[in-house]
Amino acid sequence: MPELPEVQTIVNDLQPLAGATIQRAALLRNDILTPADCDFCRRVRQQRILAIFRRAKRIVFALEDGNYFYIHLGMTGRLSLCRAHAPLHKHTHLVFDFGPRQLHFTDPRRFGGVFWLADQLDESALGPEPLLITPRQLAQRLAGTRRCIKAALLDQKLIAGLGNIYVDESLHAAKIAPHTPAALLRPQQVGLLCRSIKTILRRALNHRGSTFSDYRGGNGSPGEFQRFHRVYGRGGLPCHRCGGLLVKITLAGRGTHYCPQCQS
DNA sequence: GTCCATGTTCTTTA
DNA sequence: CTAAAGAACATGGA
Repeated sequence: MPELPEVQTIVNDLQPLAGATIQRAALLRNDILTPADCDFCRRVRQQRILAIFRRAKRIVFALEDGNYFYIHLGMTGRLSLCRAHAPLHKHTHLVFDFGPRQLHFTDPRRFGGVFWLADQLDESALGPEPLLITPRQLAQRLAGTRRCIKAALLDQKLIAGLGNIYVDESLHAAKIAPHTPAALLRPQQVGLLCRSIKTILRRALNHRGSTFSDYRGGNGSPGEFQRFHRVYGRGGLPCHRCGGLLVKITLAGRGTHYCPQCQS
């Protein structure tokens, strides 16, 4: 569900909470917490939030005592800033009290969760940020895998923050077929791909991300970028660039949308 | 009932 | 041993 543009939009919407103190946290079920025995509610109580920022698809909270935790939204997670004592959604699992307002973490499928980091940001499972990566950096990382480009770009350790929508959109923009072996891309193609990823992500950010089913911003409003998708969700429809029919296949275990005529 | 879904991680296979 | 492919996770909507 939420990929980089959606997560960044939520982080932007949550900035009013930077500097606020968590008066109380209530965990409504324990299986969304990692590690399960970290005594989360007690450790965040009465802590001021110094900053809320995004790293990959993680929403990181920096606390005044030097500890960090992050929330990952999985496929269906939401963070909603609401007034105090707002009614709880059926799948709300964590509530932060900030006096006049509350922050609710809601996630029906529970692929997301809350991760206690203690005093270190753990970067070990994360590749470079897509908006910061250089063409050389991307080329070097793609050269080291035998997978197809679609699978490579979904790997958070190779590049961190892209998901199924923006990989398909970026590959279409760069005219690269998703089943192309990543290591066989020519430097010029990698350069175009690198630019395409950044252009697509920036445009999506300008439209508050894509709402396909579940995603909402931190203020509850949906994204609008889905109206500008060129391939995702458009299997069987004509390609906006060449008029050929777009197809949907399964690749890397995911629905994959592309134009056989102009992506090669 | 079936299949599918913006994600990650664990297990199995090569 | 490592890398890659597959299954699993849990819920809801078409």
